[in-house]
Amino acid sequence: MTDMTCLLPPAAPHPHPQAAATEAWYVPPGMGAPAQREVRDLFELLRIESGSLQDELAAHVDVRRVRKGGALFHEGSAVERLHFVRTGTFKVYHTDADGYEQVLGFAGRGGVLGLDALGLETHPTTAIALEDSTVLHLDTRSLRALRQRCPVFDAAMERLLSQQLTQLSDLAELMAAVAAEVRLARFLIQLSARMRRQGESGSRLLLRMSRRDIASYLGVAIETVSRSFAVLAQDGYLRVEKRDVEIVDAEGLKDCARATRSSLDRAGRGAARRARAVPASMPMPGQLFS
Amino acid sequence: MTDMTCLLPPAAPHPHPQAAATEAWYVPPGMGAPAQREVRDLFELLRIESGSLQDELAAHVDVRRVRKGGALFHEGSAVERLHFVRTGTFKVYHTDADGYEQVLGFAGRGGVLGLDALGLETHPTTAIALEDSTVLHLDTRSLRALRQRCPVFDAAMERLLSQQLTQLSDLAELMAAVAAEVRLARFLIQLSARMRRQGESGSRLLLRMSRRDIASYLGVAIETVSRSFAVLAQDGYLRVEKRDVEIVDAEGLKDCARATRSSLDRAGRGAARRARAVPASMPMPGQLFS
DNA sequence: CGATCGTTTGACGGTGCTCAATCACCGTGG
DNA sequence: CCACGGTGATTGAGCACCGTCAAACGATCG
Repeated sequence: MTDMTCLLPPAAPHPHPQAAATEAWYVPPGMGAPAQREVRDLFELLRIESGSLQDELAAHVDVRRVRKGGALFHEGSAVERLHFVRTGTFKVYHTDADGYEQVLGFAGRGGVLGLDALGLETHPTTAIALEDSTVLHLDTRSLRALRQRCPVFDAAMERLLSQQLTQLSDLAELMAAVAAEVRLARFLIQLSARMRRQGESGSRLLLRMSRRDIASYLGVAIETVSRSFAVLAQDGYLRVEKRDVEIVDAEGLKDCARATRSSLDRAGRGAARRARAVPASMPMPGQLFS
Repeated sequence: MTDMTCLLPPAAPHPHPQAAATEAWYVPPGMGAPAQREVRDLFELLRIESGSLQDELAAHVDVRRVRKGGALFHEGSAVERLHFVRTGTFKVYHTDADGYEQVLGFAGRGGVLGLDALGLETHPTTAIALEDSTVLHLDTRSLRALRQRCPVFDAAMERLLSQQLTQLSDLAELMAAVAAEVRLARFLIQLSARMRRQGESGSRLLLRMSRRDIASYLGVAIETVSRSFAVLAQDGYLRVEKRDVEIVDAEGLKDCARATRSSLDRAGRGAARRARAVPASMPMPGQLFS
């Protein structure tokens, strides 16, 4: 119930564009100790300047590929490793008593999966690949050993931990918004911010998750997500075409995201926000004033 | 934005029942190295069997008292220590751009405050005492040193971390519920569960937080909280008198908490749930049919 | 080309937010 | 002892928003 790190990997080339089937994991043949390249990647993900522990890590880190629809781990399964997303995207969700699937976050390149299970024996969440992905993993014993031995690695883990915490509270903040469009706006801003953190522009979002996943994440109905996209597009904040979203007016979107229960009444900003193109039939729905 | 550990301290005797003023912190005179008692307390909180590092900890841990309404730390302030709640209750909240106060959790005895800030330089949240409280704190350098030197302490920290993560996802799960009564039911169950974890019965809840705080935590309007309490009481699940809440029918409450978007329509459980003791006067307000 | 899935759009009804008034409970000061 | 605000909690009335049901559309895959 925790992992939600990055987001859509910018526009990473799919390793297996032809494979769309949704079977379980797929471990490529002849995979064991990772190449130099992967380890260097990990350093970049952890924002550690490639230092002395290069070989140290290489001995412990393993690479795994997961096909679209495959699981990294299931809720209830034993905790054995920590996963770092190298390419691809995952959704993390929790299934509650009556089978409802609550999405708790999305993880893209640089994201960590399994942190929430560290103190536990079994995973409290399930992680599913939204596209063909590759992860680096580290078994928990090695993790402990590395943290013990290498302070800079330990510090990186600490950063990751507080990132996780921050992102979960982002979710709380998101759910706190009353209006559905506001929730969606905040979601898109989160995504954009994480893309920029990964060095991308952040204005062009290629959503890897379905509307259903977004709806679960936002805590609204799937149709409401669709309608909210339409509204934000009509307002001129976005250009939406299925899962290809472009943020046209980032400032406006931020204004929209700022709207809260109390701000709706306080100022007339809500009215300004609502200034959208109307079907030319209604008796002026209020976009003139303000 | 993270801390939300325990909850209401069972019914702990107030250290300063006469002091109701809400000024800032209050450091009692002549407080420095804590007494044996406090350190033993900390061990209990961390669920570490009192071992060899007793003296070790005593050298680093400090005690502080906070008056009702006082702050342990403010959003934006520098991160210097980790706080363990020994007595009392805190609310942790994040203030967003337009000043709206989003409560992210409550911490009671055994709770940890400041974990979310570990990897950061400044606190992302504010922690306010809901009653006169005492905390044990540990500066971050000592924390690191202790973790490095003492594996059992490190393991305890890991447990705490994943607890934090779990509790934040509890919040997400809570917000995911559509119906306000369901949110409230889940909230009360969380509270009850944490009380039982502290060795209390869990059926009698003395809420330390205001309706406003609950409303913010649940992401609903304050009036809705009030109405939801009334509904749950009418249903025979609770006995409510202001902040004194007794869970009468724990099983029924759990049933209510299980209700989700999809379960309302799927089965007729919703109808069963709604079978409440009605005042024998009303013509049956629409909840008879599912 | 038909089937399934994901997405969009429309219509309708209910839940909860807003605005208000009222009440209970304080601590204060007359 | 009792008015006096102040705060917190409750309750009522009205209305907008969103969840549900339904249908149509497009895309992908067999």
